[in-house]
Amino acid sequence: MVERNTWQRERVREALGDSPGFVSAQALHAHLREENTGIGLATVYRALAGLAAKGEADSLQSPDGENLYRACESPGHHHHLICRSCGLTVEIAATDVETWAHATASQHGFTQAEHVVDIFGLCAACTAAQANERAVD
Amino acid sequence: MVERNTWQRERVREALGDSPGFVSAQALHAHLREENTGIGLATVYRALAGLAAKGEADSLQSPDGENLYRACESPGHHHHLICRSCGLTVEIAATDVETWAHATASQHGFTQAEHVVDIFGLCAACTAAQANERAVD
DNA sequence: CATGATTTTGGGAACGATTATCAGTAGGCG
DNA sequence: CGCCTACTGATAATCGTTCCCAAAATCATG
Repeated sequence: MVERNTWQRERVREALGDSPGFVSAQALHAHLREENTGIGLATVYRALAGLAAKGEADSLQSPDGENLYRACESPGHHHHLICRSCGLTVEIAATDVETWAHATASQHGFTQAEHVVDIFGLCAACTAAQANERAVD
Repeated sequence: MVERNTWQRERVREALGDSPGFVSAQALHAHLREENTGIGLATVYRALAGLAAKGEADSLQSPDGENLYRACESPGHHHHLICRSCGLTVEIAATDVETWAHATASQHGFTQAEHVVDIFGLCAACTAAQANERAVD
């Protein structure tokens, strides 16, 4: 049961690294298909799940229920600031929040706390873009 | 286009209020079916979406992709501490986190920030239960 | 390099949650 | 009471994700 190296997994890792922000498994699959690879959707899902499990990728749920993945730059635990419009992602350290989360959890007798702390917003560029749209209306 | 009052919506609101923690739309539907009501699944979804839109209910995504709903007790914005095992939910005010979230967002030029801050863990009871299971293994 | 044991792959079927459709039903107002 | 129209509910459709399994590919070994 040794893990084998396949070009498919490499490509997924690669494609993930090329993306500036979070990408959906579907989008990644579509992208890899365009290249030339006849990579299968199931394989992409498996690869992503694997990467996420090994901590080489971050995953989160978008507000509309998709799983998004991103190559994890900072090792260890961190959070994200994500642009709702263009997907731009900023990794943010949140030591205070960590502390707060654990403290709050244990105050209420909770153990094994995992917290979900992500901020969705509009990045500067998209804010400007939206302002223009509004002006046109 | 005036909103009408139907017993279905009442029942949904009621059932939601009876639940101690977050419930999935499916679970709520199943529950209402057991009562006697021939209420439809679509109706439950619609009612929940409506309640959530009017701020009478909170909604969040469980880690496995379901939408969970809960009657909103504290008015205004707040966060949750949710037991992964039994669904027990504690509403927590998180003023500091609010401030932090907005500050962080604007530091990076983001606007219209919405943050997702929820803590999933095991409540005291479930922690104990799990400890027992472990002992049995 | 050939062989074999085993893991991976990939296409499509299966699945579960949610949304759309649409004819029929039933609030609410005159 | 009766009409107008929003609402309901059964079912189909959608969408993301996982499962299944025969075929292909990987890697260690001879």
